[in-house]
Amino acid sequence: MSDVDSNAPTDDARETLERLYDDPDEEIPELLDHRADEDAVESQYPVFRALANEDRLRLLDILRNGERCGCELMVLIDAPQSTVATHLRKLREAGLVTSRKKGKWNYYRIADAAVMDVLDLAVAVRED
Amino acid sequence: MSDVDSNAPTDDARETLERLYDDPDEEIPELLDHRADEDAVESQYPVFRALANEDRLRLLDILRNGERCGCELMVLIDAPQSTVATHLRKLREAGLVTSRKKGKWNYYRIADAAVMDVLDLAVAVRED
DNA sequence: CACTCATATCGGGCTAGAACGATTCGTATT
DNA sequence: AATACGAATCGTTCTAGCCCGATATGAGTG
Repeated sequence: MSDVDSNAPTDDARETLERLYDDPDEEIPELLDHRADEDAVESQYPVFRALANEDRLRLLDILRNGERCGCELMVLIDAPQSTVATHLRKLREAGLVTSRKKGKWNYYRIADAAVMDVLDLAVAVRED
Repeated sequence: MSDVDSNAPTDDARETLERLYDDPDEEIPELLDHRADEDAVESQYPVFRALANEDRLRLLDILRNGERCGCELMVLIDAPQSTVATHLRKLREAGLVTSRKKGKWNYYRIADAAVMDVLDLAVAVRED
């Protein structure tokens, strides 16, 4: 299968577009130039996947006030140690938090101010 | 069970905090004042849950260029009609897109500029 | 160097979400 | 009113993610 074929709409979808457009032969190729930017999707997806969990949102909200160690976070969100550790790993892998080891304690903090901006904007979206 | 009891750390968690803090009797109640803001979590969660899907991120990226009808989106992300319709419903329920009916076509657009800001900031987070 | 303890990882049972064909719904169009 | 058609919903199958007890790891301490 060539690139051109793999980009072409299926036959029935094409018929629908031909009914929609005045000049299908010009407008369909023009439409196909406006597909999603895969690079953007690829960088957004891991972030939003990490944010799509209530406990992890709680952890980030707590860390806005400054760094906390794992045992404090465990108490603050009232979850078992293994659960908290897994959430923190996912947040770290997504680049949302960083950690710092001090003795046997591990302190977590928000990685970047952009993280707080994302959280605030999500609230703003709901306030339309 | 009283509110005070339900807020208290379990015994073993409390012992951990007592080893961590110099003055546990003062610092543990202080810690408990810094739990997550449930209202914030409740408004963020539906947004991020809707954003945690590659096809829905593609749809939003496409809609940045302006409104599109369902049949165009179906072609642009190369997915069956029922799949696209379900994604669009979830985006609408999360307040990320709005729709406008014209004849038998349904046109979708991004609900608010804040949505685009969220998408851009997610990219920024990854660029640390 | 054995022991403790905070944290990380593993294992597997469970549930929510994705995918998509089939059907239904609402609006032209004739 | 019968038909066509774009879109929404339903029903089922499949996958990915969550949860958490059990175990491993690794740094401090006696």
